[in-house]
Amino acid sequence: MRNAEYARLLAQTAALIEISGGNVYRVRAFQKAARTVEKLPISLEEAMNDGPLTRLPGIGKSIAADLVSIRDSGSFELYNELRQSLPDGILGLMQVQGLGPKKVKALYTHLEVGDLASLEKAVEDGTIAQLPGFGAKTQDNIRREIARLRRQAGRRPLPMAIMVAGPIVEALRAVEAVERAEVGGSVRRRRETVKDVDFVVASTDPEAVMEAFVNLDGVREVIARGSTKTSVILDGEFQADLRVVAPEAFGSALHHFTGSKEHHVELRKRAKSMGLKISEYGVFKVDAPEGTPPVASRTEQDVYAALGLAWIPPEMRENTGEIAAAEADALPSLLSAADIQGDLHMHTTASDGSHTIAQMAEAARDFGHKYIVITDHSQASVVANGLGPDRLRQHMIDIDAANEAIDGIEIKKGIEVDILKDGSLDLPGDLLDELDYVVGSVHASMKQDRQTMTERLLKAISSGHIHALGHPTGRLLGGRDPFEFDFQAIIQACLKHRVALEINASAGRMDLKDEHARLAAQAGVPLVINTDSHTTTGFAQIHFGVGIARRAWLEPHHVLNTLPWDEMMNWYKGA
DNA sequence: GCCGTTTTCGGCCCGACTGTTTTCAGTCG
Repeated sequence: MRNAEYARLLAQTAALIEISGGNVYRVRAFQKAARTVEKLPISLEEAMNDGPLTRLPGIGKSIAADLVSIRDSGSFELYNELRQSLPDGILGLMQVQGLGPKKVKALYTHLEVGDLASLEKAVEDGTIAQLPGFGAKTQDNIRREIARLRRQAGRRPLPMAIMVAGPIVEALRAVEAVERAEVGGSVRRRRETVKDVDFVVASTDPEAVMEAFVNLDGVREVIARGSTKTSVILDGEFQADLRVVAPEAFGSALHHFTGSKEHHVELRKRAKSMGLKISEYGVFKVDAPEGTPPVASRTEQDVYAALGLAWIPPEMRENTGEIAAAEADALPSLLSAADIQGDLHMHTTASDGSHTIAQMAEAARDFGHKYIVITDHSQASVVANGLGPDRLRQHMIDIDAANEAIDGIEIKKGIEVDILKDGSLDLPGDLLDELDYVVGSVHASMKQDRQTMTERLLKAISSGHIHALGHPTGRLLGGRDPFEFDFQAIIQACLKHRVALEINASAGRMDLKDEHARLAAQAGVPLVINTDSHTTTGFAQIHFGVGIARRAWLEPHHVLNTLPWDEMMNWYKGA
């Protein structure tokens, strides 16, 4: 069973306990355990074999036993009891914005509303407005939210959110009353999926900012409007929250609205032990009289310094050890996009790209790259017009010619060779060895079982003919699930055979995930960050890959293509 | 339910907004 399945059961248990009115801290415990399991980079079942699960944060004796029970029977006692006492569809009600556990419970006990369909019927009948604690407005809001849920639900890929957020933050900066405006939230942390977009603004005239905000292009509907906080729905169904604070509180506000929740919970515990408390308005002494100015608030650096910590980059704020690292002054010097010297994975009109070798090379050079590798598809990718040996030979000549003709960038010969069903490569080894750089990728038969897929990848990695494993898990963001394999075994093989793992930065993939990249780097396997560009505009997507790398705590030395070409090749030679 | 160089018991982050209330509960992030 996948980790996501275990996590789902724990998270559902949390929601069911909440609805049945159980202890809120018990709820939180299940939520935290669910997060831990979800973020675990290796399979939970492997972790069980390696030792007691209680070593994982937020998992104690009781939940560890529940997880074993899930493995053995697919479920556990508490979960079964809760499911029997409540209708199946009740968890769906919690998806409706504005409905929490208390309201869901009331709907169920008084109106026998147990799923979205019956909720909708109750709304149309007008019976909801009669319930104590409910009214006409609540009923209207529920009707609107059901409709919105139907149109669009859940988290969506980061690149979509960035496209929506960028123009809005620019528009805010152009507003007269705005001194500073930044995007916060999970967009700033570069989480791979995003539910809503947060904007933080410094201004001495909040009312003017709110007025400008609700009238911006792209703002479709106002959900809530106050003097410091306004929530709207943007085109594309993203919810956006705007917070406006005084300029002297901008740092603490930006920090607050960047999150993550888990990072803040840890920081606040720490603050408490120091006699301090943290809010969006600053870090305050607990025993100071009302109205005393904060100890820190102007910048994020000030906020962290007040807690005895170095400034922590947003991408690391997930409570995965960054606070201890900041305390010990042992934070990594994270990679940035400027460190990337070349792109090792891209396509041209020879296979399924839109531009020629020369066009891609010039665009890459203008983007700032020192070298690129042209890696078109191999013959097995028929729909992508993949290259067989004869066409590849001609392609090699064309690449050399382009390299001669174009100044300011080195153009290297490569291929993205298919790793076939049985783990063999789609082109002869001696031909591959004539190339400068070979990316090996899985493009078909992705539904193989874990064991078969693992053996398939191991065979390719140990072939001696590939330099990097391309888009290692095959997932498409919001589309195709990653395929399953033994990641630890792959790491060990990459280490042994000197194969790098790719962080594929293209907006639709973002593959590897940050947890995996971090694990690989810790084991000593180098990463490469590539865009897999199919057009001249693709190179800018490197930023998405760099975001993943930063979330994985990677420094420049973890990433091969931060090196000049010759130095990079030295690693492959074992030098 | 989890956790612990102040603790194995007693804590567990903090504040804004809405809607339904006549001072606050519920929800959200």
